[in-house]
Amino acid sequence: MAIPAPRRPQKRRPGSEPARTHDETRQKLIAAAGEVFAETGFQSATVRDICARAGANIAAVNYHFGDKLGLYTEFLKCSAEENEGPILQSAFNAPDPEEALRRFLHGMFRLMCQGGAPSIYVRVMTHELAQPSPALPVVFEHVIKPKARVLYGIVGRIIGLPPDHSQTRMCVHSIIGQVVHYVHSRSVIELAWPGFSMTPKMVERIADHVTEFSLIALKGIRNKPVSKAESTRR
Amino acid sequence: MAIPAPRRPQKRRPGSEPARTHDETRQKLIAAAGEVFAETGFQSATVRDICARAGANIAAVNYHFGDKLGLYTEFLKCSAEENEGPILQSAFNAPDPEEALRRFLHGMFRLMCQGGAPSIYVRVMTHELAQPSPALPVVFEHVIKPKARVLYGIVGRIIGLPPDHSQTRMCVHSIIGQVVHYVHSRSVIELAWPGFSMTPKMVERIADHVTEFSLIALKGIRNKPVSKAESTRR
DNA sequence: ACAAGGATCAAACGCGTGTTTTAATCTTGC
DNA sequence: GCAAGATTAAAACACGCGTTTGATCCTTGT
Repeated sequence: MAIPAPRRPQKRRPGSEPARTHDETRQKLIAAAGEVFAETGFQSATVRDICARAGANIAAVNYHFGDKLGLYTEFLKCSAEENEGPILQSAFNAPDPEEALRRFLHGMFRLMCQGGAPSIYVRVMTHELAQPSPALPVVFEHVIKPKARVLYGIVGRIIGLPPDHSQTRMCVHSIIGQVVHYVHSRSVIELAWPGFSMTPKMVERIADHVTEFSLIALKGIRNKPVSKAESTRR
Repeated sequence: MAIPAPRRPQKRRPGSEPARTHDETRQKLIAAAGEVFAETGFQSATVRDICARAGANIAAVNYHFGDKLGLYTEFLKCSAEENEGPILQSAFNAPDPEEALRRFLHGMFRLMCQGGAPSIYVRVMTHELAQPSPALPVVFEHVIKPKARVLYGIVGRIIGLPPDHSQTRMCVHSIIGQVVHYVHSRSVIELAWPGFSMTPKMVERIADHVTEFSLIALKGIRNKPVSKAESTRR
């Protein structure tokens, strides 16, 4: 049994106004959940910790969200909407694919490291990728899929191949890998790179570097003959 | 208290032959531990699960290794030695830095995906990077540091900058990021790339791609003027 | 052959977890 | 004002975890 007897809170009667005070704890719970999930991931996060930070009772999570997983998916849906939209939009409005890639990468890095530390949203995603929870399908549908689709299109246009060509896909993952690496292995990078710290200025430099590094490689690949007999594969 | 009262097993008297049967469970425990740690990481792995797979009693872990963390670090030290050496060696013997990078990357990918699935050793490392355990310093010293040092040297020679230059470091992490991504986010890649699977042939193709992608970028960066006033930075 | 002690085993301890229960409190429509 | 119902609160439940205990095997040196 995944979610045993999720006793949902009863709906308010239509027409009645929501009680500000009570709805407040719901929001506080989601916010606190974000912090805790970002620190330890879904599995290791504890309901007690979340409730303590939210200043709520232990039973509040089960009352408002059914169970721990319900709170987790609720947080994912809420934060995905407000974080994903702008990046894809600015890339979509770019005049050419090179500029689109530039905007996409800068948007990603800015999202990941706004204010010096990786944002809560990104850290939660990192944990989800490293150790998928039962909510992985939700994450994939709402955040991975749209990003992948956009990147496949941009990179395909730069190297002159269709979006679903295997070479396009490998190039996309070469780019994504660079982005993910900086937030995923941040603690190790700091160990291996004395003096490194994710200041806003450094974030911009890294974004510039990844953009340049990737664009050089993509343009080089465009002008090279496709290796072996891969042009027929997908 | 990190390790409360680690009651070490007493040494055999010198001159006595080791009992094959008894030392066998030690090895079985380490092997089973590798499997479990690879699947769920240090924190989520359970001693009961490990002992069950090893066909040993629950108390065996504490008797032979003091505690769960002792078993973990023992596995790390054992598997690091046999996995790290060959890659660095073959890169070291290469005639030029381009060939060194090629050998390094192919060695890494072959290590990561030998036999279709990521190796146990690599999967444990992935979890350790995503969610560091108290054994992180051991990992860093024995596996990260030597690899980073070698890569800094190779890349620095390719782009014509010192190993500790910030641009060298960023290029190294652009390369490492690509490698790590394929094992770290493997489940998501499979979702976003219909028909993808880590066959040995595909591993070779990916290794070829990452090598080509990176070499093009590195050579391009070498021939470009260093951006802005970064040449003085480290 | 036999005591000594290393290695194994079943059982339990103490603790932390997610969840449930039961009662008290607060808000709200009439 | 006052019951009705939504919301909180405190306590306990059932379970799984790492670890410990004490008895019991089994190997081994004498």
